[in-house]
Amino acid sequence: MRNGHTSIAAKKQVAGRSRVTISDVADDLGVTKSTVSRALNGYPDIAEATRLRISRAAERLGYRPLAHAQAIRTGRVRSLGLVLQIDADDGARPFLANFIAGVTQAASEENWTITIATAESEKGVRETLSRLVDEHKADGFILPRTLLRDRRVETLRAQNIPFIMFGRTEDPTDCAWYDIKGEDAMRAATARLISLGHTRIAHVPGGQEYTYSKLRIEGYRAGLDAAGLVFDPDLVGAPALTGRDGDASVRALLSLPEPPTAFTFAVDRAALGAYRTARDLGLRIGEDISIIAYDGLPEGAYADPGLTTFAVNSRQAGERLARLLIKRIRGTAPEDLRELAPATLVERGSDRPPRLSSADLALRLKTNSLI
Amino acid sequence: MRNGHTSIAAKKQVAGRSRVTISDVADDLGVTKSTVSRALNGYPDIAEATRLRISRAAERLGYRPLAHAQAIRTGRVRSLGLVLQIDADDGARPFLANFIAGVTQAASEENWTITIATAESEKGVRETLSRLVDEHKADGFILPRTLLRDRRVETLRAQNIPFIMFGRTEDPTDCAWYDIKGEDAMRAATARLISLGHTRIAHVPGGQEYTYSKLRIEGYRAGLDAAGLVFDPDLVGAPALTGRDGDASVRALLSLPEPPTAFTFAVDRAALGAYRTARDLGLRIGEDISIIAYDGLPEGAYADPGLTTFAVNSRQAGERLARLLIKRIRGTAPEDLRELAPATLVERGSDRPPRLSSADLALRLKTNSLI
DNA sequence: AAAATCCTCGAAACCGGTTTCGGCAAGGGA
DNA sequence: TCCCTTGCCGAAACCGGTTTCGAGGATTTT
Repeated sequence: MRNGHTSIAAKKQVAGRSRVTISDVADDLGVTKSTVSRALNGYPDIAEATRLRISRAAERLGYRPLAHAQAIRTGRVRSLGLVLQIDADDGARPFLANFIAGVTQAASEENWTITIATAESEKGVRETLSRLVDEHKADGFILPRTLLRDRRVETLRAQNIPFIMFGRTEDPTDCAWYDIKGEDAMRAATARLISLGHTRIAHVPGGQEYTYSKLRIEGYRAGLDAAGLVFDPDLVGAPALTGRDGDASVRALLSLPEPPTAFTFAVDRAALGAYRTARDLGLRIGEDISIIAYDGLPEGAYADPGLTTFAVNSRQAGERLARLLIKRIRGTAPEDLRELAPATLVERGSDRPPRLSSADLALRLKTNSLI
Repeated sequence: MRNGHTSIAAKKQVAGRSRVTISDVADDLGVTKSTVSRALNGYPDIAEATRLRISRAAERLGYRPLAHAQAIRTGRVRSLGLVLQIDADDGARPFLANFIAGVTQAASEENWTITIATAESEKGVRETLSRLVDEHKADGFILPRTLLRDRRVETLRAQNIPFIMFGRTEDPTDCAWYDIKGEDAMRAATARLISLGHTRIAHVPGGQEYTYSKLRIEGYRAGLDAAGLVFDPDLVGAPALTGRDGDASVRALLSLPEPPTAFTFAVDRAALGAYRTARDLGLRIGEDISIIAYDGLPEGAYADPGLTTFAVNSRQAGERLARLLIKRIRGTAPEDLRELAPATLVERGSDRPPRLSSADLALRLKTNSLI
């Protein structure tokens, strides 16, 4: 009997024709599909014996519920949304692969998937986000690169759509987040340079609109404070996210009357720009000037000398973000979904004790420029 | 009258309560939802005037059909699948962001989305692929990094699931693809080194199981043939995908009795390993030995001297792949969906005329090793 | 022993769409 | 004028699930 029924389902599958549906499972056992559905979804009004028979049959027949068929009734598509902003100069994101790997790993353990979209501008991101929301392509969203005042957050919050931020924001109301303690990293970087003997230490911040940028400046400042050094606003350079801007920012800082002998950078890419500055000005990194940055880009290992930096574990970040978001979607309050993780120091060769004092460095620069 | 109806729909929306459905549109106009559906989907049995009224009303009410609700009847979820293999040593894929940007751009122009998953092994990729197929999370798949004999292809082909390869494969039956002409690039690289005056030119291939690897070796060989140089199997090094392996492969080649003065690499990462070799052996790249690679990684620009390489436009690749796959899903025959694009040379400093002959280089290496 | 309660499951409605089928009215041909 | 098309749309079934409701039998309570 059971075999007779089974062969029908089997035939369906072999024919490549339509899939095994919930009705096939129901027919195979002689129950109704409503019973199968409730059994598989853990409703309490199904006898344990029945539940067992059903789940075994489902397994045997290879039944897989169709997420989008479930979604039409439940409103859940079991998918996490991720909208990336990819500008021309920022296309290279080496961590992205790891980040995505983390997200998808966590997601697929719960049998969720992730829906990705991209846009080129901030406005484009919001529009894309709206489209995904309208078409309900995802049950919730991961928001990377959060701004101090983030309009994505405002939109989603207003529509009551679950989301989690990778980063923090100014107004944390109803926000869940995961973030790396960039402020701690910058404090540690500054402390480290001080312990190496530097006293004129600059900071090249990231984009002002980003929350992390503000936090990292605060960390830098905290590092100075802890050592009793006074914070000099002149030593906070122009914001830089790219090599080109980093180069410019460093040049400006070096042309101060009392130039810094060490630099902290909010982002690696800006720090890599300093290598060009150094080459052009005849300085040697790790000797004439020291630098410590943040991100952990692989490029940093290829620079000469290698870039000392605080690396973030993007894979772990993706994983945690996915898990937190799923919890959020399932109803946990956002206040209970906030996590911070540390960045880890990768020591390479770009930070060493100063060979020149600030004054000597200034002199040296003047001399070099005359050649 | 119309306003009366409209306000009901509007109220639904304002309340944040359920969305605007096809029935709302139908009610607003006093027609049935079947008419609305057919009007919006271009069925021929709807009067032009009616179609216009309906599409205007849909627009006005902000109606967006739910892709997953449509899917349950049509079997199309309007999503492209992408399963990435992310191994530990290969996590850094700088092109990934651009690639994804290309895919999503093309996809969203047609109002499709992309569903991404990752796995860590070849087997894991196939399992993940199966899961996505079983749950019908995507209507078709993009297969990156194709192998000469690719089991993903065999599976999908057998189940008659639309797919497109990024790369080619041994048995092209029923396969659509987009690929970069790596063979042409390697031929050009070899020809370029020959025209600079090199005569002992090595090639460090990629993973043997990959199709591109075989093609690039062929290109290298074609470059030699074109100049009348004989192909020496000893000058094809050990396969290398990472810096470490590239380093080892180059060392072995340099220890030949007649070492090569120039190297072509199937992949940039292996070529970057040669910088370490050179440093260790006291050689100067671009002077004592020349190298040309392939991929266009941004790291290459930070190496000293910069790595000359053939760059692939990953964004364009993603875009084309998405468009071709959508066509495939809509029914175009795979034979009509095959495209090749060229890689473009990025000239930096790693390839120059030889300063030493092969014999002199051998001598020099022996001397250096004695120090 | 009768009544109330509990456990378990079937029946049917429902989710938001698509698609088939048939009917009605207008138009064309004989 | 009558019949046959044709054009256009409504009615209803359908897709693959979930969820509500209620009925029947078994158990427990009184």
